[in-house]
Amino acid sequence: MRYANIIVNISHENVDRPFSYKVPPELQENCKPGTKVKVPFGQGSRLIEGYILELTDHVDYPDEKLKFIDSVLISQDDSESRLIELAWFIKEQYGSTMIAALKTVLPVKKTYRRKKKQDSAELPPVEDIVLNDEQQAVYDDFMADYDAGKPGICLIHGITGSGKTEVYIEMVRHVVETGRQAVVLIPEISLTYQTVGRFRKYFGDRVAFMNSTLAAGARYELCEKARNGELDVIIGPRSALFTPFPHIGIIIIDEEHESTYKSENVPKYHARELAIKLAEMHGAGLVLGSATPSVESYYHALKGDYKLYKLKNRAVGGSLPIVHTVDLRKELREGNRSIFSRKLTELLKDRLNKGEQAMLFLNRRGYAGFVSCRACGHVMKCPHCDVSLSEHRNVGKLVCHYCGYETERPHLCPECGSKYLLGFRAGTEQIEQELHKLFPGIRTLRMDADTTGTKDSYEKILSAFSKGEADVLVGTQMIVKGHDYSKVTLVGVVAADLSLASNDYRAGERTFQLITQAAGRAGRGSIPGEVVIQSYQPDHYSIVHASKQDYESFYDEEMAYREIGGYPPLKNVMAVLISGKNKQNSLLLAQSIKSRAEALGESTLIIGPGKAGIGKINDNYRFMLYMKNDDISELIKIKDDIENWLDERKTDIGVFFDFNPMSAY
DNA sequence: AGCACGCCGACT
DNA sequence: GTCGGCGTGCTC
Repeated sequence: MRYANIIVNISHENVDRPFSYKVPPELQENCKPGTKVKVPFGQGSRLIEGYILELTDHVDYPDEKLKFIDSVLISQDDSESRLIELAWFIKEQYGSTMIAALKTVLPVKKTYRRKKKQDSAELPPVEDIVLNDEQQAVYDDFMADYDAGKPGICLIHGITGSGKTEVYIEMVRHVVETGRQAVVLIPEISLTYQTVGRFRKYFGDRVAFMNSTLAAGARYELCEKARNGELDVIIGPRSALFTPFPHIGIIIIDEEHESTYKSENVPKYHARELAIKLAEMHGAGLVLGSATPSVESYYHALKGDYKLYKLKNRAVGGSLPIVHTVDLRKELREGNRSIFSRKLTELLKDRLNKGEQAMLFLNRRGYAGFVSCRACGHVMKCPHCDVSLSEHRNVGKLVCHYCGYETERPHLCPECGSKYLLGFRAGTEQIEQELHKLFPGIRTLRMDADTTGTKDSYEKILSAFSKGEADVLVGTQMIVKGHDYSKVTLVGVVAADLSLASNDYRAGERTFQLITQAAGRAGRGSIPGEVVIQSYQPDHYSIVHASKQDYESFYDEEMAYREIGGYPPLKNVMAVLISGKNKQNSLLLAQSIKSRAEALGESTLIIGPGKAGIGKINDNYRFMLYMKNDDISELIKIKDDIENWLDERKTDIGVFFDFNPMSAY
């Protein structure tokens, strides 16, 4: 008799373990690891869904109590057993239940097969890619390891326009020639069709693009093709990692620093971490690429865990932009109270006269109503956490969303005594209005969350701009990605410190990335570009180093900060969100959780409870705890203990966990 | 999570 | 006397 160990589709700790079932002889053919089945469960033997983890010949359980598998829902091939191993890793690394991990990893339900639409990807013999010396050196070194049968992990730190995509394509081409498959991850933004198009040119219908909007049926079809060897390359967002390829040879993560690689839903896995595991399982190489690598990846590269390659020159020609940093405090002192500095105004005027284009960029992300001095640039910060305090206007207080520290909002700057201690307020709309006031007749386009509501509005705005239908594009961080605009010769970062003052530890890193990427938009054509960075803290290391495009110096200072604060990659952080209708009870529960965690060991540093950045959502009050430890398994242990304890108490207050969060709560 | 078994209050 | 409350415990 064959037996199957099955995880049932019930997301609860008590049943998050394998249950053994007998495999009926007639279903034996179809039962493999990863197979979705229906099994009788519980006293009433009600039929529920589950996944087969493994098959065995023997079980340690009284035979008469064993039930038979009822039916097979989706039968799988052997490649799924590797995905099950990946699911175990997710369960352990992110503390999720096995069933939740399986659901993220295994393909969706089967639907009706649509008529095969022949892909019109003809191959118009394409010209060979000629790598320059820098690119070739990267390729040679990495592929030598691959050919020697010991593929490794590398980080390609290549400036904007250094031609990382060409290197990827050549690497993938080689891997495909050896009969293995490639997974190419791109951040989840629609702007990446360019990359897809380029891969299409070389791999024709042997490459598929996975999209988050892809219907379940189409997604299943892709999985089938991958399994059957009809595909060599998959390009897609983080979930493309779960394509059931028989033998992956290389995984590429482009723009590896992007926060979209971390899942917002449970299990909150990071694609980079899963890719490392998956590459190890397949004996595949892993390539991380970015112009502004994440601090985590660079740390591992310097430690020698990854090989570090640098691409320092623009492959496509065009020179690096000239960067001007403007001190907005000085502007104010000299009587300019507009949101545009004199330098930016002057350059905008110049571009309008010449008929060239400009982009104005407002990095609002992570913005949390901070208070800063317009005269000296001083930002009101928490004395305990070194993050900026958020202004709560209605009560006239400044609050730390990490530890709960509160203080009266001062009226004068504690540093210089100026009365210009103000909460920062600026929107893309105001910038647009200001432009029209300053330059009557100017043609502007605006791109932010408001104007990109509909599906293709994103592409529409960008293509309108690239066709020259506007002089200036005003937008939030979404404008800094992708497209090359040869006519853009001026980029203005309106308030560089905006993202700096967000209340989480990644603020410095994010600011550096955004400014560097924005600056990279200028002057990619034949005309050299200029960049104006406006800031109230032009001496902040993120801004100083971004303006010089100096990643290494930024990294050194950022790591010093991470070391003092005890943040990743040096320590692991577990964010605990406690959210409930009753404010007092929620806070009390947060405090109990803290004392429980404290009792579990002294190696964990616990901060909070403090009010969350967004203190109330849907009438639910939100409090945060942050727990830090060198060892992530200690944090998972605390999480498991708290979950069991909460289960006994049957509270209706929600408690949510996030490891090494990418943004503030 | 669901569902059954189990031991105490107010009902035809 | 019994119908039903939901506390406790198990599910291959």
